Amino acid sequence: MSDEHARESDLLRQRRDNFRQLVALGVDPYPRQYERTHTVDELVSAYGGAGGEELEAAQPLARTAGRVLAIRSFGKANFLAISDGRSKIQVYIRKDALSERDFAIFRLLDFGDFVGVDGRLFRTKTNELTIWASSLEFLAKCFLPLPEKWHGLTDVETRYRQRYLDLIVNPDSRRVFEIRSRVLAGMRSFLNGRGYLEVETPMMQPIAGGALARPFLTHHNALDIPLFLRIAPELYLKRLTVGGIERVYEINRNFRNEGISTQHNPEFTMLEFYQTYSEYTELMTLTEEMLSAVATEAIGTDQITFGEHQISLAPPYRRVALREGARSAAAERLRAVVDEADLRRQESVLGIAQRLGIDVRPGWGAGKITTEIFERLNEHRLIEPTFVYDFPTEVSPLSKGKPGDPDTVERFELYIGGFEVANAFSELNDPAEQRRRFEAQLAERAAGDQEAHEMDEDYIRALEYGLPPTAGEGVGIDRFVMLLTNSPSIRDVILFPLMRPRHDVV
RNA sequence: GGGCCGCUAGCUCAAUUGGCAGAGCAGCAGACUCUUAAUCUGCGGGUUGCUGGUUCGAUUCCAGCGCGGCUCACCA
Repeated sequence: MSDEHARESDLLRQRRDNFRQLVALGVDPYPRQYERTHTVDELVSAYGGAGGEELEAAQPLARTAGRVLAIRSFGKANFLAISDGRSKIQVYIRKDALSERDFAIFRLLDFGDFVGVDGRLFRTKTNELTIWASSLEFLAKCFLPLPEKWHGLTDVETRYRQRYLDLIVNPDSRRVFEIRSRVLAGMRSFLNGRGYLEVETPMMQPIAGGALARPFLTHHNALDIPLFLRIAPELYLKRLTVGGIERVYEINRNFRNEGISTQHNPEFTMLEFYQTYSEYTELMTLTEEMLSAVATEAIGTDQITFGEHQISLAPPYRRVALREGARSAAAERLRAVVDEADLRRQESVLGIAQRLGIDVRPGWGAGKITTEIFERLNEHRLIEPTFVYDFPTEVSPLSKGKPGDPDTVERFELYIGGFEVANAFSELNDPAEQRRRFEAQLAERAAGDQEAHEMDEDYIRALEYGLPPTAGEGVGIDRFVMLLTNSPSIRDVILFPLMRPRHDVV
C-alpha cells in the first residue's frame, strides 16, 4: 500500500480491529474447510414450504455457511442474514444458545464476513425460515466495506470492473449469469440430441479467416511466427466436415479488433454449427426450434420482454429477402419507384444511397451498397424475429451462390430486438469458385479494405478433397442472452467486459 | 475517433447567484428477548476524479487530462 493508504479510514481500521480481536480470542481466522449438511439454497428449497408447526415437530438440523449480508441486534436476540450467493437464510443468535467463544465471534462480525452455523430450523413470529444457531464458526474476513444493502450497487463502472461486488449485492446480476449458463447448456443439449459433435478448434490461427473483420495479432516465441486470435472458427469446422464429421459445433470466443458498444465486446461468444446434406432454409427451421426451446429451458418461456417490446420467439419467424427489404424501404423513404434491378447496378444503387443520405465508400460495389441500405433502413426496426435472406455475393465470400443468379448467395441473417443474432448460409464447396472469391477479397484488401478476407490455400486444399453439401450457422450467444435477460448492454451479460485499465484502483 | 452527459463520505444521492460540503443507509458507543430497509439516543466519517487558471473565496466558472455512460461512425 502506498502513502495515500497509510492513514486507514475508520471503516477499514474497525474491521481490522475486529479481525485482530478474533485472532486474540484464539480463533483461526482462515480455517481450511467447513462441512455443510446443506447449502443455503438447498435449505430454502427443502424447507421454504414447511410451516412453523411442521418444523417444530421435526426439529430439522442444518449446518451451512455463507456471507453475512445483514446483522440485526436486539440485545439478547440477534439475527444474521447469510447468503450462499444464490439464496439467503436468517440465523437466530441467542447468547444463551451459544458458547461464550461463539457469541464473542458473533460480536466481532462485520457485514460481509463468512460464517458457518449449526442449529435447528424454525420459523420466527414473522414466519421467516430461520436457523436457531447452536454454534457459530468464523470462516473468512471481509476487510472492505460492501455497497449498501438497499440501493445496492448501481454505478455501472464499478459493477463491470468489480463484478464480485455486483454479484454479492445485486441478485438480478446473478440471475443474468445463471440464465446465460442455462442458455449454453440448453444449446449443447439441443445439438447433442440431434447428433452434433462438440469440438474445439484453434483460437490462435496463422490466418484469421471465416469472417470479415480485423483481428488481434500475437506472436509465438518458439516458432517465431505471428498468430492471430481467431475472428471465427468457420474454416476449421468445415475442414472437420470434410473429414467426415457430418454434424459439428463449437461454442467459444471470437476476437475482433473493433469498436466497443452496447452490442459489441472485443471478445464475444459464438455458437457455430454445420450440418451436411442441407441447405440454408433447413437452418431457418432449425433455428426457430432451437431458440424457442433454449429460451423455454433458460427462462421458462419463449415469450420475452425486451425494453419496450414484447417479443415471441415461437416459430415461425418472418422472412424478408434482403434486396426486397432494401428496395421497399428505399422506395418508401424516397417516395419513388425503386426496382430491384436498380439495386443490382452500381451506378443506380449508388444514386439511391446518395439520395438516402447513406455514406458509401469508394470502391463499394452494388452488393455492398445494397446491404448497407438494408441495414441502415431496416435493422433497428426488426424487432420481431426476422430472417433476412439472399445476400449479395460481394459481401459473402464463403456462401454458396443461388442457382442462376451469380450476384446472390444462399445466406440469411436473423434479427431480433433490432440487432443481428445469427448468420447462416449454404456453404460454398466448389474449390475453384472459392479461390475466385478469395481473389476478389484480395483485390478489395489491396484497395484498402482491412476487413476483406485473406487467401487460405490450406482451406482450398481441404475443399479439393470434397466438402459435401453443407449448411452452417453462427449464433451470437451474448446477444441472445441480452434478449432473454432484457439487458440493454452486452456488458451486462459478460462477466468481465473489456474496460480501459485504471491505475488509481483503491 | 466525433458529439452529449456524468465523476461529491464505504454505497445511494443533495448542495440556491461563486460564500463554513450535507442527508439516508453503512460504521462506532449505548438501549431493546422475534427483527428483516428493525427502531430510539448520541458520535465520528471528505484531497468534491486529477492538474492548472480566474477570484478575497471554486463542488460551482474556464482550460487541459483521466475514467465511465449514452449516441454516431465501424462491426456481429
